[in-house]
This record gives sequence, structure tokens and C-alpha cells, in this order.
Amino acid sequence: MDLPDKFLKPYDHTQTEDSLYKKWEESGYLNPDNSPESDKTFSIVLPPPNVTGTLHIGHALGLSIEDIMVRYHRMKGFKTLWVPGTDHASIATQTKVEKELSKKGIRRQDLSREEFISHIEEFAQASHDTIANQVRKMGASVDWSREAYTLDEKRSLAVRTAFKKMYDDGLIYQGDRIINWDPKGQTTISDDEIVYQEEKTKFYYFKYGPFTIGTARPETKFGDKYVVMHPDDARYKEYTHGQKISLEWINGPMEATIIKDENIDMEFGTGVMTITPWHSAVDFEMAERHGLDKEQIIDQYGKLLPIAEEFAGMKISEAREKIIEKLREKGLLVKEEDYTHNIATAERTGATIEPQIMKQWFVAVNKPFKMGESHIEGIATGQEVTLKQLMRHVVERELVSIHPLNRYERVYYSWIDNLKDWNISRQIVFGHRIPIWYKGDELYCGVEAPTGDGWEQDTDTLDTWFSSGTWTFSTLGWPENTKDLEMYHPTSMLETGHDIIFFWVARMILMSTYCIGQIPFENVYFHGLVRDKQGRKMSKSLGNIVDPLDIIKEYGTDALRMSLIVGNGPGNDLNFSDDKVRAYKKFANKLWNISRFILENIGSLDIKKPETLTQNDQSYLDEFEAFSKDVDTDMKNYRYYLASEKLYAYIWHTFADIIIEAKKEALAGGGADSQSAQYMLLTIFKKSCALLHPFMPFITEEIWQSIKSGSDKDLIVHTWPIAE
RNA sequence: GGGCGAUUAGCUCAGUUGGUAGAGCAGUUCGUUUACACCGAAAAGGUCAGGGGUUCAAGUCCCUUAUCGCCCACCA
Repeated sequence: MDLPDKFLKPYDHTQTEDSLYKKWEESGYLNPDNSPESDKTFSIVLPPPNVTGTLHIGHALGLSIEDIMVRYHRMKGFKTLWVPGTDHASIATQTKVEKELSKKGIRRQDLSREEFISHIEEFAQASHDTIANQVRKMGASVDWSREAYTLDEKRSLAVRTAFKKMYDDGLIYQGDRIINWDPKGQTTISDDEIVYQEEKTKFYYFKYGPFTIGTARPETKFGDKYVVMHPDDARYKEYTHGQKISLEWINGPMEATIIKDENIDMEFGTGVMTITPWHSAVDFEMAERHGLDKEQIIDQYGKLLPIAEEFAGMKISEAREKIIEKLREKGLLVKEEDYTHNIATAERTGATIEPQIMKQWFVAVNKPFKMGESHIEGIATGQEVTLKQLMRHVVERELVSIHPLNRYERVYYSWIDNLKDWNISRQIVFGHRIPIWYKGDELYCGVEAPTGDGWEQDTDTLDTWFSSGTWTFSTLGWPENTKDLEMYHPTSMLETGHDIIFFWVARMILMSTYCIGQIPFENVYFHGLVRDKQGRKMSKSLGNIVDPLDIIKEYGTDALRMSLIVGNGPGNDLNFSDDKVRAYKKFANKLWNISRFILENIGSLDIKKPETLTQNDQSYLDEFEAFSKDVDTDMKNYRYYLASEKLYAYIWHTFADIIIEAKKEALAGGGADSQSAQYMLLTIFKKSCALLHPFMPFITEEIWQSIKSGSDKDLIVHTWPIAE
């Protein structure tokens, strides 16, 4: 055969990848509406990347695994849909833009709400464009015609509809409860957005009437008028619950009430503590139990209120030393010790969280409601359930299967069991406005604004996970009853990083089971974290961040994908090194040269199966058949890390090193043996390219264009070698 | 405090349901026998963290110890 010129040079990915992607995209292959009818569907939503910047190597890993799943099913003849999109990531994006603006000397306070939002939107749009380009660069075969954004009009409608439904069912309520206040971001955050950091500090013991109490936070103690101890503590048995005692405290004499509570740890400190219900979640609960007064000590900027008298208006850090000094002078300081504990900080701003009691919106996770139309096995329509029960049920019954299960099952359950009502309101501007309107004392909840004058919408926005929770079904058209929703929901698979199991996976299960009575996905596949060569987390401060685009430029997308996939089992972290990528770049070149050899040695691409194959060739074909089935089994069981490794080993070290070498003589000799060998080699190689296509889509498609017969379709939609 | 994971060749890691250890990189020797030097051939390298148990058979299952890592909770 005549050899196309391109095979005379080593493989050059820069000449092929972009144009192949363009071809796939323009061909319509990525939209399942254009694919042949089938009763089997495979659907998956792209975990929408945050529009806070660019994609990192972790995204590249996710995209690679997802694309393998998608291409595999597409070739197997499933109606295959992969919905792309991006996430507005309210708090993360707003924080980021705020920082960018301040670098330019623009302060947020100087902007109106609308101006600020428009800056954020501009940034979000630019990020979106970058991300969309990177998704293409990775070869991800998503259906761009269905692209979604968590803050676009359709998703916005879904969010308001979900909110209204929950509100009408009594699952969303407004209440004065203790929340996590971020004094820097000036917003509440959820429990999951807290990061604990170790802090070395002093632990003080103060005389409090007849007791000695311990605290690390003297500045909150002004209003403490309840002193708590365990009912079984023999040291304090002379005191009774409710007893009043007079004592001298920071700003003079006061009266305190004794409370007995079983939640006190008798071993810790002196076994006696005073409580500050306004600024501690534990104290708040205790106060609720006993019906105690609560008083605010610290304001939303972290400054002391008038109750602190001479200290009023001071920042916590400033006041602490002065308060201790005063207590020491009054002879109330007993002793101080060094103390190490964990303090709660806000994930985004790094500020120390100040618990506060504030009026916020919550989703009640423990409140029973009547289930709507249910398609969930074991949950009947109209049955009384709680959101927590729904979230637990679908995993317990394995309606949603987690891979790897054992590693995340307990984590998931324990999170659910400890889950408190979900605080969904945020005091930030970028996001979905809460669909509540006020007029005087009236309150209106609706999908659309109420008619009539004088209504003002709540200025808070929703926790970003409220909208991403609807992602699987809002992207398919809900609340409209669309064909997509009917065909592709529940989705087949959710592939994501294990770090967002609570944030996102659990919230999607909550939203989907509640809103539409369906599980959001049948399977969850967790990938691990991509670390640097030495196993360290990639971070800006270490300067070890790898940009996928740099790797792609140097080694090609196929090589990058293989290096991320081979040997990386679900849930495992992966150390990324150039060496591995380089190895798969060489593999790409190996494939290139195999193509060249075969093309040089066969008579025609439409070669027919000879009447008789040599026994040797037949046995190679039989072995290959068994190998293909093995690979297919791995694919079915999500063992991409094994399938890819086996393909690499087979193609290089069996097909090229042994089979091709063994056939050189027969090919040179001509005649029947040569015909047999030609057929065998071309057959195995074509099928090998097909098996490898999900992993290395570009080079396999590029080679395919030169080795396919006239009747073959493009490889992306070619039939998988092993039938379902 | 609770949970999970890791410990296999110099380095980075595979090893799917138990059947006498594999890859990449590095290193050794040889090869310009024309698909490929982004290559080929050959050899070298591991008491599979320690201990105990189950089994005809264990890197693989069970118990235990040690070291490292991650997640969750958190005490005033």
C-alpha cells in the first residue's frame, strides 16, 4: 500500500488533536439526538467547574475518566449523553473577584450591588471561556448543545421551584439559630465550609463565685450568668439546679444561676463552666434545653458590644489581654496554662469563625413530610419521611452504588447522622436571590415575584450547593417535563473527587429524591487527589502546580490522559510525574510506527478474511479475542486503571514485540501465509485501536482514518469489539 | 476521640474473585539484521513493614504491632 506521508515522521500531536476535536464536534457525534435509536442509555453530567479561574490537573483527571466512560458506552451503542456546564460558585467567585478588584484599588464598598455583580459576571464569563477551551483540549466528548450554567435562566427557575416546593412543605424555614459567621466575608457559611486549624493559646482559670472556671476566650465571658456542672459530680453536690448565687465578675457584682447538665465533661478543667449561648454552638444547645437567656456579646465585625462596658467597641484580639489584666487586678485570675486546640476558620477567607445567633434560612433535615410521587424503591408515594432518611435510604439499598464503597460508606452515614439543619442563606450578592418577598409584615414565597407595589425581595442569596444540588435534573430541563428528563434521568454515573462527597454528592441525592422522587445517579465513582511527584498537595505557595495545558503542549492529550489513568484505582491519590507522561508519549509514537509497518505490508484496507488462516495466525486471533473480553470486563467494572495498563502491555509487548516480529518472514515471503498474516495483523490492530480509543482518543482516531475500510465509520462512533 | 487508607525492585506505583511477584523511570551488557533509537535483545534487582493465624496454597483473607497520610468530631 501507499504510505501516507505523515507516517514518515514521528507522531506529532500538535498536528492532529485540535482538528480532530473540531471534526467530532461539528459532526454531531457528541449529541445523542443524532445517534441510532437504542433502548440503552448512558448519561452523565459534568461536575461543573467553578468559574473562579482555570482548570487544574485534578479536573484533567476527572475529565479523562468521564470521557473514558462516555466513549466506551457510545461505542457500545448506548444513547450516550454527557452534559457540560459550569458553576457560578457564589462565595468562591465573589471572594476571588473582590481580591482582584482590591489589587486594582477598587473597593467593594464603593460599588453598588449591581456594579459589583457586573464585575463578577464579567470575570465569570472570561473564566467560562477558558474552561470551555480546556475541556475541549482534554478531548472530552461532551454535548455542547446542552451546555448549562448553575446561574442561567433555566437553572434559576429550577432553583426557585425547588425552594418554593420545600417552603410549601414546611421544610424551609427562617429562624434565629446559631450559625457560623465569617467576620471577614460578612456572611454565614455552612458547617462543611469550615476548616479547623490548630492554634496554640493560653487557657485561663478564673474565680467565678465559689467555682473556678476555665476558658480560652475570656472576651466572651461578660454576660455569662449560668454556671454549669455535671449532675453526678460529687465535688459540687451541695449545689442544686436552679440555685442562685451572688458573685463578683468582670464588671462588678452579679447573680448567677446553677445549671446541671449531663453534657459536661467532669474530667476537663475543673468540671465547671459558664456558658455563652450567643457565641458557641454547644452552649446554644444547652441554653435551648434549659430555656436560658441568650445575649450577644460580639457584633458582626468582631467587636465587643456595650455589655462589655469599658471594653465596648474593641476588637477581640485587642480586648483579650486587657480583660485578663483587669481580672488579675481584681484577684479573679487563678492561673493560666498553655493550650493547643483547633479553631474554626472560613475555608474561603481564612477568618476565624464567630458563632452568632442570627435570623437565617434553613432546610429542615429531620422534619417529616409527605413524599411526593416516588420512583424510589422502598419509598412509597405519600409516605412520611425526612430528608435525612431519603439520603440514607438510597445508599443503604444500593440504589446509588458508590465506588469504592467500603471507603466512603461509613463516612457518608456518619455525616448524615450528625447533620444539622442546613443553613442556606448567604449575605453575599453573587448567586440565586432567595425567592422571598416582603411588604410590611407580609411575606411571599413564589417562583415569580408577586404582583403589586411595595414588595421587596430578600437580599440574601442561596448557598451555592443549593443550586448545584439540582444539577442532574435541572440540566435536563426540570421543572419542565422534558424528553431529556424522561430519557436520561436518573443519570447513570457521577464521577467526581471524593472531597465533595458531602458538599455535592449528598446534596444532589437530597435534592433529586425530594424534588422529583428519583435518585440522581445510579453510580458514584470517586477519583483521588493529584499530588506532585513527591506526593505533596499542589499549591500556589509550594509553586508545584501543574497546568494541564503545558503538559498537553509538550506531550499531547493522549499521553496526559494515559498517565493519569494507568494504575490509578478509584479513590486513590496519584503522584503526577513527567516521566510517566513521557512514557505514554512514546507509546503514541509506537502506535504510529505500528501503523506504518502494517500499511507498508498489506495489500489493501478492505482485505478479506482468507479461506484458511494459518494455525498460528488463528491462535493469535483467538488470544486477542480472549484479551478483548478481559479488557471489556475491566471496563464494565470501572477498572480503567487495569484495562489501560493491559492495553499498553499487549499492544507494545505482545502485538509489536512478538506477533509483528514473528510475521516479518511470512510477510516478506508472499503467498497464502502472507495473506493470512496481513489479515490477522490488520484485524488485531484495528480492534486494538478501538479498545484503546476511550483512553487515547486522538491518536487512535488519527490512525483510524488511515487504516479503516471504506465502510467503517469514524472511530468515535465505531462499534466496540465486544458486544454488550 | 472516631473512621479510612498506605507500607511490594534504587525511585513512583500496579497486582481485579488467594495459585510460587509486574510496569514506568533510573542503572548494567549487547545490537546501525530497513515499522519505530520516542527502538530492540539479554541480564540484574524484592525474606511483598514486623509478628501470629486460616488454607494443600497468602502480597492477596483474619488478628495484632509499628510508621506515615487523609477525613470527621471537638471540651468550655
